[in-house]
Amino acid sequence: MQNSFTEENYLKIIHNLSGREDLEVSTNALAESTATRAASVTDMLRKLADKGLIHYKKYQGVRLTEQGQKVALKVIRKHRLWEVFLVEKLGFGWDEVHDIAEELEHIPSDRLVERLDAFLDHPQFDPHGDPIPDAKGNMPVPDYMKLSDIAMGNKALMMGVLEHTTPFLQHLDRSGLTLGCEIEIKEVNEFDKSALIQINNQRTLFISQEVSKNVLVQRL
Amino acid sequence: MQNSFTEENYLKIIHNLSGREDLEVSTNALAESTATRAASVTDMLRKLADKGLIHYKKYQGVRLTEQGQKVALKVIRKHRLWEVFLVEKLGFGWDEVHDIAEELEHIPSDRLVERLDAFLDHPQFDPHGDPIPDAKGNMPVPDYMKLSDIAMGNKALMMGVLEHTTPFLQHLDRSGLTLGCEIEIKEVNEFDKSALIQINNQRTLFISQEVSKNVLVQRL
DNA sequence: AAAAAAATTTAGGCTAGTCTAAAAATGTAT
DNA sequence: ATACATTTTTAGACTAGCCTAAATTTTTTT
Ligand SMILES: [Mn+2]
Ligand SMILES: [Mn+2]
Ligand SMILES: [Mn+2]
Ligand SMILES: [Mn+2]
Repeated sequence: MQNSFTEENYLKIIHNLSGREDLEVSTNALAESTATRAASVTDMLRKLADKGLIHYKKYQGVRLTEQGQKVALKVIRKHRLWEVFLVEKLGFGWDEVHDIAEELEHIPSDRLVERLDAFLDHPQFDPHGDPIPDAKGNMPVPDYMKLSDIAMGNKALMMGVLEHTTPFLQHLDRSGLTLGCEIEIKEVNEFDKSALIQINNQRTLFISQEVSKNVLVQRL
Repeated sequence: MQNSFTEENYLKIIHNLSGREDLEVSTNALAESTATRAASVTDMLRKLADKGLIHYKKYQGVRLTEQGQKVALKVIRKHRLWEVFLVEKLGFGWDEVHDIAEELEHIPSDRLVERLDAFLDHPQFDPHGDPIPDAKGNMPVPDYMKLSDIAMGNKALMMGVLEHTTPFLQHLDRSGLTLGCEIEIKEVNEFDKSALIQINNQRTLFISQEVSKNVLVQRL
């Protein structure tokens, strides 16, 4: 049978919290991410377990089943394809599309997703640098580093972000930090890990660790 | 406050059943169109009336208020714009888009609708020939005739359809009846009102009254 | 190993939207 | 005008998804 809007959101969030290592996800973590209370999460976990979408033993945390993984990846695929559509075709900024995609990701037609994918020329990454699962649910797992983990004197390419909130993305825009830009670490301050960086061999800029911890890069 | 998915569907259906003459809509008619029972409709009508979206007095039928009309037209605008997108940009057939648009019409962002409208070059009509309300809620009311009301010997242009179901639209496709085609009534059979027509001065075709009652035309 | 703290589940309850069955209002036909 | 038929509303109940408060289990500290 069909999964509800709410069930899909739970599966997607379990997937995200579970990470590439497929860690167990706690009831409280889910309550926080879904903006509900732990008691409500427990109810939903029982339901998802009954449907065979998660492995769940009381007090033990949850993990997605094969089938739950498939559903989650499909929702993520739709979310990221719609984000590409909104940015590439409708001209939205990367800071404006998350909430809209949060709704569009639940539109159910498979034909729609596949035609949208073709219309967008089968994009590999969404506007935030996140990889887009293919129709079979395969998703490449690029292993980027956090900008905060790059040592002084090194260069790196900006490949993604860990935060998707509007204020953070707008802050990056104002700083001139966009996907693909080249960043050189000129100085790192010991006491607060703030850094002086140079972008595309041009202007230099101070950034806090708050920022550098949420920017994903590939070392050059 | 925000209107729910369900409330929006009720308002849209009331609008459609109410027609250009703004007739009262009965509880039973709504039950049929929403595929629910009359008792459920009564509950919803009380709620919509409380929100000021409909005029409702017990046992008297309903009509939209100014405000309800606005909401309904916005939903219809979104529905029809998404249908244009699906056909023009994604290559769907006109017989495949109704159900998908039925979901997309409830995505709430105003910015999204206006950007979509611009992306599509501000279309005036949807793939079924229905007019698209503008951002202010103005909708032209073209007064087409039913093909069944055109007399023998006359010619007309096909401008729209009254049925939007997949089987009906596919039947039109197979018959070569598409929006914009020229139709000449060659013969009308007295006993069952079936007709012999000629399309674009080329092939001739027999159609039942079932079909001709659901095709909208403009007399030439 | 017992006590305290934290996490989780259970119990009971709420709203939106639906249902069936019964009651009331309206409309129609003698 | 009265009776019958139809339409609509009310009454009471159900599910999904959420809540608070209390009970239980697990984890951490002493
Ligand atoms: Mn979502
Ligand atoms: Mn994204
Ligand atoms: Mn709808
Ligand atoms: Mn249409």
